[in-house]
Amino acid sequence: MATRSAANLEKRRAILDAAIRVFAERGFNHCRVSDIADEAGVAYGLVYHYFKNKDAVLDEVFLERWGLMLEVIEQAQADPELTAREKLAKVATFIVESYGHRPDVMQVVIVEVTRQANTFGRRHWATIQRGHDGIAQIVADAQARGELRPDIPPSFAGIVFYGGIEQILTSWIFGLMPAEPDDRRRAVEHLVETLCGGLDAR
Amino acid sequence: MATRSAANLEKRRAILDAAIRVFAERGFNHCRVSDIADEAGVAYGLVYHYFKNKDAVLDEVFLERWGLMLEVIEQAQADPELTAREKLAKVATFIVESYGHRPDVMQVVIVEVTRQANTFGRRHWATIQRGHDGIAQIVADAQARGELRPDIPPSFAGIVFYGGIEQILTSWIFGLMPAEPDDRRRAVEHLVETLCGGLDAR
DNA sequence: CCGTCGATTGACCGATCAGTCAGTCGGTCG
DNA sequence: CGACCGACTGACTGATCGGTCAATCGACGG
Repeated sequence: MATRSAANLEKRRAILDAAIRVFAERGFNHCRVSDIADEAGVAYGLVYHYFKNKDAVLDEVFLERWGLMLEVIEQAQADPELTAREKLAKVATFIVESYGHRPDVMQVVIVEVTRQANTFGRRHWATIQRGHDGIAQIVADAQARGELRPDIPPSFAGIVFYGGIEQILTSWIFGLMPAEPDDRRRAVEHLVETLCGGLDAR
Repeated sequence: MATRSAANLEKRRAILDAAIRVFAERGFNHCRVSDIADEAGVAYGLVYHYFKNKDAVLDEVFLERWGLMLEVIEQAQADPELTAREKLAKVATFIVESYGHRPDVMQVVIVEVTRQANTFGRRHWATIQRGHDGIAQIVADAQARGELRPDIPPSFAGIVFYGGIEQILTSWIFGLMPAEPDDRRRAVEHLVETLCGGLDAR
């Protein structure tokens, strides 16, 4: 029975991983459930044995990854040892390294879910919002400590920070910028430096 | 004949405007061509008289708006009278006011085209890129003049700037932030101030 | 008036695809 | 060994929807 359920989980995982690859390559709307089954080397019907429907597969891909991001954001936010810059760098690094490790997952999360104001985006509205709130809280805390200037609304700063990261990932997804390890490290540095230090010459 | 062709253009426009409303409300992938025809008060087949296919309708909605944006960006970039802050504010104001005036158009442009790394996004890759390049050029010029610090790559700064705007619009589209005229003006101010001045306390 | 031609109509066709389901297989337990 | 049960299969169905096209309308010129 333990073997059975372990084998089950492996099959489920195989289907999920196949779905990520297929969604990333052809887009959720332009792939067929049979593509997922073929990619996983599994019969068509088995997808429906493990998942309610096609939407549920995408939901799970998204929630799995976004959940990890939320943990990192909320953990960084609560850490009293870190400066705002360090907290923001930590969050940005996690997202950017998620891309380095699994670009397909991040592409699906961003392109197929986060950015769809209709359909999927709307369904996960609250979960996405939690991430933005966490980042805004990092800014708000730092403002209260006098570390960051108080005249920019934290929610606004959070939106720009997150928007910046998303656009960086999008450039990588499009293949418009290189995304080698060094590029990724520099992207985090530049993002934090731009937002905190500002572009103005000294 | 003049009347005829004017009437033609009006019908075409009516279909295009109907399509914008329908795309914004239900999303390109989840609406039917018959929805567009119904919304325009026109027979199904007439859509195909004026447009090659469903994709072509979306293409035109996108290109029409993005073309205006490109003009503003490239004009601002070339204006020797303006500071970098003024140029960025000009671009941001145009985009933000485009949203104020026609939120549905901007929603379609961003959600249905710009953010689709697959399918549509790929087709308009070069056009989208021209916008990013223009913004990057504004930064590069200012760096050459010593107005902005030289150690952040211009293309990178442009990406963060554009990503910030897009995320602001997305928040408005989701209804997560108010988008009244005052909010819009402040959004531009805060964005430029954040990017140029930086968040660090003085 | 009538012929021409583009605008307009909407029924229809064909392709696609999500989801179903009747059945097979193979391991486990009594 | 046989009954049971859940994993697994994939052909099939029903619905959706993009795109076609033959027919009609109506303005205009001759």
